[in-house]
Amino acid sequence: MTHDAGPERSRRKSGAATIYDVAELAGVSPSTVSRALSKPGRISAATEARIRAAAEQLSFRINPMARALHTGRTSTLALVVADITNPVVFDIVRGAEQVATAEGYTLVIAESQESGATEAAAVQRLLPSVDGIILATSRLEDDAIRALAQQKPLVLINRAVDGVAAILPDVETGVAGLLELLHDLGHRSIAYLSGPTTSWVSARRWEHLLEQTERRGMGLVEIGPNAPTIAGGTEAWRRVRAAKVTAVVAFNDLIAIGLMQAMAQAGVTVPDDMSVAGFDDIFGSELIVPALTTVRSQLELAGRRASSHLLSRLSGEDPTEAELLSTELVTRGSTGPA
Amino acid sequence: MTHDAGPERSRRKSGAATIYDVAELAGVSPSTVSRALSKPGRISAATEARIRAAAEQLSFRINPMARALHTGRTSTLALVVADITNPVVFDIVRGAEQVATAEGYTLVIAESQESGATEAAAVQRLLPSVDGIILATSRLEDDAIRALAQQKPLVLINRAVDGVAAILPDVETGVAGLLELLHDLGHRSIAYLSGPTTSWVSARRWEHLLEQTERRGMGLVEIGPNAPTIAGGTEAWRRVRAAKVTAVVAFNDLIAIGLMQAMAQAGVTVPDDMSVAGFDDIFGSELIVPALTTVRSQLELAGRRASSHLLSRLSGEDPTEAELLSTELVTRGSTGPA
DNA sequence: TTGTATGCGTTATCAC
DNA sequence: GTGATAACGCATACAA
Repeated sequence: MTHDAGPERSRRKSGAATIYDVAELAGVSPSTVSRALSKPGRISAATEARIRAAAEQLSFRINPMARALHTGRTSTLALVVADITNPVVFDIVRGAEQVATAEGYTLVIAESQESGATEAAAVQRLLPSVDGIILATSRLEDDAIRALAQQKPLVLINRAVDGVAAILPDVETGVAGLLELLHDLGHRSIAYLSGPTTSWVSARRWEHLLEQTERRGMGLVEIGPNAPTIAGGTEAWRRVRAAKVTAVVAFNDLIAIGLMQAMAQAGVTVPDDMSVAGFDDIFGSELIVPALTTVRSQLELAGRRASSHLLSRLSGEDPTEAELLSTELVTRGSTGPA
Repeated sequence: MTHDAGPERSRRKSGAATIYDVAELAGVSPSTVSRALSKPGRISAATEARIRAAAEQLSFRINPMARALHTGRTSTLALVVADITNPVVFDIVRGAEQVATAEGYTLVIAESQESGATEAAAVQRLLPSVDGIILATSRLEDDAIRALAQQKPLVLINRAVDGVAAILPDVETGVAGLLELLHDLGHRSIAYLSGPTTSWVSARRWEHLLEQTERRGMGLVEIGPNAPTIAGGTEAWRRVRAAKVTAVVAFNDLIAIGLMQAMAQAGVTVPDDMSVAGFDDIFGSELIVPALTTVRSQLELAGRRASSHLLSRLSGEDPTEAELLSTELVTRGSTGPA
């Protein structure tokens, strides 16, 4: 009778198997199944084996939502980026995704399209369903970020906010190396093509540029803000030409490439007529002619570290709040004697 | 008393507000709150307003896990790609993300690293927590894909499997245009640098290449398989040189670029000594010198269509199973007279 | 070691 | 139109 009447709680519809199904097949209670699957070892080896076999047979997959509802943990990390098609973020995404996946976490991704409002909306939408948040090149205000950081573990990439964990590039040494190069090449008058006003990194680069040029007795002008895109660089050309400088440092490689395209169009030769350098060393920077001198950041590593940071906090550790990633000057053909 | 004793079920800990909190504040029952928030209109305007005000005041956010547990719908889409850093997938990701977000869905992303096993694992992990799946350039076997498609709404990008929905590039016209160009330039002997053996698109391109060259009386050899990367192209150079052809068509732009780098290294001039063409028109293809002739695919559109397809199926519609996206020949400097 | 009972926050079914 | 109540699948406190 009892084994013929069928399961009291068999799976109806086409739904997936639950721990109840597994429990029945293994001849144990659901809670035992739960234990066997979540904390192995705290159960007799024999029954655990039976349960695993049953789970396998029913191709049981734990329901993440049900688990999350109870535990409050979703095993999901959110990554919010300004612009998915910006080569800079590819590597960040990859690094973050790899570490997350390796640790059994899922990465959800959202794009703010360089807009603080869009970013805020995305974060609000994701907030309830993730365990932690990575904000890459955030366009949010400091206060907004601090408020978020109080609700969930949060880590910034390329942005520093007091009291909030961050993975940052070592801007200073990168800028120093670049300026030493330009100085040695005889450049005494430089233009900086800045990024968006909301870009923390752009502001830092500017500050260090200012400091270094001062120390070396070089002239420096800021031209911007510019959209951090190829178009942004192209559009800046007229102002660059008017500035009468011998070298241009762009906020990023995209802007540098756009500028070089406009210069080529105008018959200006790089680096003979003017030197150009960028930041990031994106895919494409060594493809362009002349190849672009740039300060390479460790983007994939930044993504990895961001995920790692969150994961260690989620497991109760207390990782260092700020992490500085070294940068490296990559000298190529776009810089030459003044 | 009753309004002083405090809520029977106030939110403990730091947890977010629930519909119970809102219900209490608005003086209604939880089920009324649920109705007011999920299906507006089916409730008296006055109480709905009160509820909305209360929800606002408590900054109530619905708990997606709790909802999902009951409804079985997660409002999440999964996108699995072979290689996140491949420029081809950037646009796919962006398109898919934008449509998903616009419709209130979240996009989770996973990388298979060109491995069928990794891809299978990723899909299995994501399966229980998403409403639909996008497989971009899948490395899975046909049967595995069909099996998945039976469990959840699934759509393929750049891959065709009988009975499974797919967004595909119109390979034929792209290849035809490219071969017409090469033929007109006098090329009669062509090499195809194929992609991975598991690439459906590579196989299709080869087939159409074969058909078209036959029709035009041109010679064609296949060199491959090659990794769909710059390194893959570079490594293929020796075999290309040995093949004594006047033009090379690469499976994708990455391979074409790698090949051109190796050729430059070897002192071979493009297009004078040999013409080169690719597929995809990725970022970087117009940066390289000479700029790459290529067949452009509408990648972002493919991503958009994939999300749209899934969303319409999820809302009960029955969209067309296969969608063909037109391709466009972009003629640049890497192709010239034989 | 294993089973029982309960709750996580929401939606849906059924009354009123 | 609105309010009880059960149920979604899992994890845990407690009991055995």
